[in-house]
Amino acid sequence: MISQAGEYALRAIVHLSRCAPDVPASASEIAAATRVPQAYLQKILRLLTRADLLVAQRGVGGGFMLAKLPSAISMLDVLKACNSQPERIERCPLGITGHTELCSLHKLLDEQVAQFERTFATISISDLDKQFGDIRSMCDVVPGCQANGVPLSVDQSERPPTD
Amino acid sequence: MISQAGEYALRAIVHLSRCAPDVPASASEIAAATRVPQAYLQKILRLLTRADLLVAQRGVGGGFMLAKLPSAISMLDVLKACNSQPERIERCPLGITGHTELCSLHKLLDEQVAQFERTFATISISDLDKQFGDIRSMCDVVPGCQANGVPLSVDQSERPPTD
DNA sequence: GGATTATAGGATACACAACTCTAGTATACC
DNA sequence: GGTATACTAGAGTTGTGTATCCTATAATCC
Repeated sequence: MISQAGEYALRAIVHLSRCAPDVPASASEIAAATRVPQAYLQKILRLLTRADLLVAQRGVGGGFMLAKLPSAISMLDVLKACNSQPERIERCPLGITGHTELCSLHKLLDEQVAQFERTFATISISDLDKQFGDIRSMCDVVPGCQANGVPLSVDQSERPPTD
Repeated sequence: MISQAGEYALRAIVHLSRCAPDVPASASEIAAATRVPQAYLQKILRLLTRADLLVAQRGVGGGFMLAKLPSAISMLDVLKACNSQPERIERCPLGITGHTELCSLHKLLDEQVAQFERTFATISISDLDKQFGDIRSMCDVVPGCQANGVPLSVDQSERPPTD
C-alpha cells in the first residue's frame, strides 16, 4: 500500500510529535525508538527536512524537530515528502488517442487513488497519537512508555517483517 | 497503488471478457490489444491460469479463455493471482511484544488495506466492461472498436507511461 | 582554534519487480 | 509421422527501491 520509506517516515514523524517540541531528537535516537535502520532513516529524515516538515539542527545536542504543529501535518504530506504515495491516473495508460477520458477500468483505479489521497490528507499526525488501551504507537506498553528513549523490550525471537 | 503486473492482468482479463467465450485468444493477440509486452504478459497469463481464472489451450488455434463468467471474477481475484494486492497488517511491524493489538498508526494503515480489499472484492470484471460515451476499456473509439483484433490507431508520438 | 557531535550529500551494494530469451511440450492439421 | 502453432518453464537482464558507508560541513564545547 505504502512503501517502506513511507512507513519509516510516518514512524519518525509520529515519534517526534511526542517529543518536547523544542528539544531536537537525533537520528540515532529516532532510529532506536522506531526500529528503523539508522543509515536509511537519516536519508528519509533529510527528505522530510527538505520538504519543510522537519527542521534540522547540526552539532552537539542537534537533531530533528517538527517544523509545524502535529495537527498541521497530514499523513499525505509525509508520504509525498518521500515519494511514497500512489500517483493519480491522468491519461489513458495505453496511450489510446481516442481516450480523452479514462475508460471504466482506469477510472475505477484512479478513483481508488483519489480515495487514498482524500483519506490521508484529512488525517493529521496528532490524530495518530491516540492510544488504544495499553497500545501506543512506537512505544512499549504505556506504563513504561518513554517516547524519548530506547524502548524497554523487543521481541527478539521473531524479526519484524521486512515489508 | 497496484503493481504493473496487476494492471496488465486486469487489462488481459477485461479484454478476454469481451471475446467470444469459447474461442481462445492467443497471448500475442491479447498483448497487442492491451499494449502489454508480450513476453511478460505470457508470464502473467500463466499465473492467471494457475489460479484457475483462465483455461489455456495449446496448439494451433489455441490460447486463453476465461474459466468463469466475467460476473464471477472479482478484481481482487485477478490481483491476488499475480500477488499484486497489498497485504493486511497482522502484527505490530516493529515487533513490540506488548502490542497484542495494532497501534493507531498501523490500525489506520491496515484499515486502508481492508478498504482496498473490500472495494475490489465487490467489483466484478463484468462491471468493468461498462462504456462511457465513446470510451471503452482497451479499445479505440467505439465505432471502430474491434475487441478481438489489433487496435486501429495508437498515439505513437507519446509513449505510454511506464508506471 | 581544536576536538567532538551530528546532519548533508554522494557513492555503492543488494533485493526484488519488470521484462526478455531460449528450450521444452502439448495440440492440430496434413 | 512430420510440421507448424502456441503454451510452459526457467534462466538471464535491467531498473528501481532499500539499505549502507564515507567524506564534507556546520554547530557546540573547551
